[in-house]
Amino acid sequence: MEETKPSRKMFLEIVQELRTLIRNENIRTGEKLPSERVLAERLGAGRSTIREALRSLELLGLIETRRGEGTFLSDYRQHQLVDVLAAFIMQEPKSLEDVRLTMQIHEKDAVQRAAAGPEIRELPLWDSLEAAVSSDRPVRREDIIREILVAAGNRLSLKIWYLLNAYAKTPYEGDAEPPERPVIREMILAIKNGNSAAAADAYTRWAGMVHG
Amino acid sequence: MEETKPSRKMFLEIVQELRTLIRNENIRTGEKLPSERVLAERLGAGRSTIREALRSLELLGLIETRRGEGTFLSDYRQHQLVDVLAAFIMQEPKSLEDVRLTMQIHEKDAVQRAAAGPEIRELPLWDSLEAAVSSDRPVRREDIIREILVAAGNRLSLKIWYLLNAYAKTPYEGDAEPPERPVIREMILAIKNGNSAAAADAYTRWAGMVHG
DNA sequence: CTTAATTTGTCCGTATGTATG
DNA sequence: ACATACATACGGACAAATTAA
Repeated sequence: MEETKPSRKMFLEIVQELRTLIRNENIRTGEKLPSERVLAERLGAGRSTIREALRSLELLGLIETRRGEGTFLSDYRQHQLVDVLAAFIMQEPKSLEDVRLTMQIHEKDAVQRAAAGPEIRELPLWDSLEAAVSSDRPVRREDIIREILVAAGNRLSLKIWYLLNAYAKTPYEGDAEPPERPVIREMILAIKNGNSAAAADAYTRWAGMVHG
Repeated sequence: MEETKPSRKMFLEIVQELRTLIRNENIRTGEKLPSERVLAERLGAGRSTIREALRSLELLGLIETRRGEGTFLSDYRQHQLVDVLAAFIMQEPKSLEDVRLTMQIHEKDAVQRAAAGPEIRELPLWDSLEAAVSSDRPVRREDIIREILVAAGNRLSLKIWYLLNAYAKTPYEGDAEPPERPVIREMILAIKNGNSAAAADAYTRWAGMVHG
């Protein structure tokens, strides 16, 4: 009989142990993980099993492996999973609708939160955003929203939004069209004035313009 | 020279080829895929490489493997990817405050959404919830919130909330104390009346009572 | 009930391409 | 140029679980 795991699949255990290892060793994004052979010895598993776990995380875009160099903790924004998941899942309209709605939940909250606090709504960011949408230069919708989420300061919410955006990758592609610009400008002004309700209202109308 | 692409990683090619194989063979959810050895021969790769691709898809929840039986195409509608991704998101210097705030984002949206749609706010659920908080019996805060999230109908949002709630531990543990009950009742009544703003306001006050 | 065949689970050995010093 | 370290990929071997004869 073995010493520990009567429970699960080995490679899932490895995935879990890799997570705790990354946390304990305090490995940051871009830094290197131990080699496969070292991991095999430390975690008490064969190289094949280690590789299966590593490949799974690679497909998710959580790590990046470079031949001859090693395995590196990747930036979660690397949406390699999108192509794969899109092929398998994207036919499901219900799921996509949930993703879209959930993105809007976080976006709307960020808009409201930005207007609520003086330390956020007095940032110079809003002046530059207003200037951008008031100009004739093309402005990407995604950039505007991301800036607002960053300014709002909830990093967890920002990360969730990143993942959902990579997953859906249609809602806010492209530039803000001329008809949208007055609404966006209204939203920014409401934030600067600290009118949270008006900002949320303008955001809702904008979101309604982008996707029916 | 090879027939296709010597450039990309083999196991990613296998993932791609598995997708076309599933489509061509018209394999439905729950049905069985060819065995690993058969796949290795048909796709011209070693069994280890086939397994790496299969495990990746398994971690994504796209397939399910049962020892001694085989590999089966699973129901991909479950957002299992959120579990894995969330586990890795959380590894960072996570401020518990962000977790708490992000939970409230989803909760508040569910409350507003419930009040917005007639098909939701007319559910018998609200009557039973109102009766529960009006009685003297203990009512768990967590149960109330979960019911509202379920009623709101965004399954992805619910899933994210589950994860955050499990991670934050103790945000809404325990029963709704007597001082909270009038506010909760006010929130429920606002939902039933379709007053989205009042419902959101009552929720905010309730959340402020629970954690300072 | 026993036996055999099939399939996944796991590990090992080997060869090769690639990057670093 | 050479040696080292690492990922890449293949194939073999055996264990464990399931199914069917």
